[in-house]
Amino acid sequence: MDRDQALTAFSALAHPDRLDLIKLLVRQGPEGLAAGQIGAALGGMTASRLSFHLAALEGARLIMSRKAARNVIYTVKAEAMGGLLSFLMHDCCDHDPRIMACCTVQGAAGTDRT
Amino acid sequence: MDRDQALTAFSALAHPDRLDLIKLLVRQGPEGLAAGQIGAALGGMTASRLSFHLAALEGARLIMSRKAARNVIYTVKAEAMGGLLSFLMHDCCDHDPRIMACCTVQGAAGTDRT
DNA sequence: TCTTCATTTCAATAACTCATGAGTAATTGA
DNA sequence: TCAATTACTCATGAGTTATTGAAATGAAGA
Repeated sequence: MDRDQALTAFSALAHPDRLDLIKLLVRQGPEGLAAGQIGAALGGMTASRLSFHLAALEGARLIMSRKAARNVIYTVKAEAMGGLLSFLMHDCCDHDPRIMACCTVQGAAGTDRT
Repeated sequence: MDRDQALTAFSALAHPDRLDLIKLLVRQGPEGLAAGQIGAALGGMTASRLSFHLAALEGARLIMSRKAARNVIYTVKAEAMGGLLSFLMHDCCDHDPRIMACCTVQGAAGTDRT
């Protein structure tokens, strides 16, 4: 993930609806979810608004879509989300141990309280 | 870090100048850097523009400032950056292994090619 | 006190983002 | 082919963010 992509991704994530979209789609995994179901899951936002935000996320390459019959199924791009995390940790935060300490991922100990 | 704070942080990072600012300040560590030096390091952007972007980052609580003589010293808040990473990994990406695989931090191997 | 330097605030303008509603396109089943 | 369903695109207007130069603030030293 390069700088411009990361900027677009940050911009895409900086909206409550889109953050909810990502969270929802991450939980759906590779199966994904149809636009209509997404709209229903998010409390019935208008179709155009949903479409607008999905387009923003797809433009940022954080999600992708495929057609299935008359539905459009959206899935999160795991490697893009991972790439963004990677950019933030390596490119941006320069592996700074003071920063990395806050987000111990691996088998590590107990500071994992969010 | 809660959702609103994360949203503000994403928004703050979604600008090239501010991303450069964060990168610069991370590399400075706890010592920080005076506003004037920051401006010089970033190729002489106008003072008001710099001040605007620093204020955005400070408003997002990603950096903080202290006065020293006639200078204002800015430092990155390591726990805020860590909190953002943590939010992204845990809250937002739900520890999804497909995502976490992309950002192996520790001694790990080579998929780190963006 | 007066001057100088570092930084912020202000006002004006330009550019962008978001929500909404209307309209379009593709698919399905009768 | 027709009507219904699903989802997308477009145009508009309101609101927000970004940029600039000039003016204001506040500390330090002569």
